[in-house]
Amino acid sequence: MSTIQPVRGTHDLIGEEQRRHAHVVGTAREIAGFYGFDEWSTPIFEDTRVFSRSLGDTSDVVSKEMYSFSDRDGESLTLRPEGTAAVCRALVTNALTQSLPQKVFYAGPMFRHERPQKGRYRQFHQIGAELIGAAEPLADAEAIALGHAVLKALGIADYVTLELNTLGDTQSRTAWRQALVDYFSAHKGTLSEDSLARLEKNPLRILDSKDAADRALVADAPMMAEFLTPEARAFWDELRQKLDMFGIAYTINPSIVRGLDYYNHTTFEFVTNRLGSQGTVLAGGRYDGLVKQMGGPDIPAIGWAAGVERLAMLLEDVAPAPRSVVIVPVGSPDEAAVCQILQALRAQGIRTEIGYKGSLRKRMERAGKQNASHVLFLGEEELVRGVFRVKVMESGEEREVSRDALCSEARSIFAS
RNA sequence: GCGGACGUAGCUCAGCUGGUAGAGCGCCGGUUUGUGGUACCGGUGGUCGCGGGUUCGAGCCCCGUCGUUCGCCCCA
Repeated sequence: MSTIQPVRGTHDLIGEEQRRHAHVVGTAREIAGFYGFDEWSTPIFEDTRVFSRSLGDTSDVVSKEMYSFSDRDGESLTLRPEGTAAVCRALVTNALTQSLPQKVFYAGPMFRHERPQKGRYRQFHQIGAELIGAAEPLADAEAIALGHAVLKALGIADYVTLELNTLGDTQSRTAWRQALVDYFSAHKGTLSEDSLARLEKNPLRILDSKDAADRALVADAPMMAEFLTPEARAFWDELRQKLDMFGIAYTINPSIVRGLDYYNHTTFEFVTNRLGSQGTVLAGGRYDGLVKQMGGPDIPAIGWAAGVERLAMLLEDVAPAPRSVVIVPVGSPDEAAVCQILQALRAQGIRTEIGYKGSLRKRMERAGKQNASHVLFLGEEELVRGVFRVKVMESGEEREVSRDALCSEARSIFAS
């Protein structure tokens, strides 16, 4: 019988990989707390409309890349492809539109039916932050500062750069978009095939093209800055001031446009060159139109998300596997005494294990293999005297410790 | 969804112009149940990703398929 393989694009997190993930999520959670963000957990599947509405039904993302299925009642459900839409849904459902702003942190699995690549899986994990209900540039700066702080705490801020752009308000954006369409339409002959399609579907994305000829064209394309309304310009200026005040460095990259129409004003990406073509590590923007688009009131918001897999790959120092104190009986010590000491150590917060079988030699071998910090010998003879031998595995050094000491001050005994 | 590369033991790999699988490491056991890492001895290990085809004969050649990987598309 053949073994069953994991579903394409899914993988198991075990050992060091699990520790890397846990470290990313734990760190982000802690830093988000410093910024006053509370964690929300929303379901990993939703009514399909939560996502189709936020993304727009025409987007081929919806038809091609979502994990959608009918449940037994014929209702269309979707494994969440991202966090923002679900958070907006939860905001409305829980009537939190009445108590703004809401500062939300989330972490968990997401699902997209894509061709897997490095750091890009079908079930993957994201952390994210949403600051909902604040229209001021200070909010954008705070959200970005949080993202930066997370990367810094993970020790990867040094080789990640913040790229920043503005899409302006609706009016600015509409005018710019039209100018881009006009410009690129006049150069249809030199546009790549992909970009010709983008010209119809999403002209802004031509700015992101990797095609050499496209990039040459893009260099002379109309710039957003020329189309900013006075209000949008003021917002953009203030955002950069605030980032300066927060001490966060950035470079302006006019080609960061994000994919979807509900974005406005701020867009940003933290980018690294260490992950091949999948260089974006944490990205977000302002999405003032989204909550309304999902059937809620007109509420401004800004947020970002980051892929845990990619962050985990970038970590340089990984937490070592935890080490145990291993109890090794010698001879045939009283079993009740053995169990009692096991529990006494665990009750004091010491990671304590006991092997289940084997000769003394075998048990020592296993203790070594599992990288035990100490071995606690429970010798038949010593037990009678109320005494145990503790061996420090690294040095091999041994000493005698009384049962009373073990039961009351185990932490200091095993501190070294 | 599209294109390139790759799939031999748990891992890293070898396997000649086609003649029906090998090493190292690991794993398990042993060197008297009072001491691990070293050493020695022994053992477990593979439908060569899967299915078809060519052939007297396929790990090797051909086709398909699944998976991995690099890139494209997309990126919420």
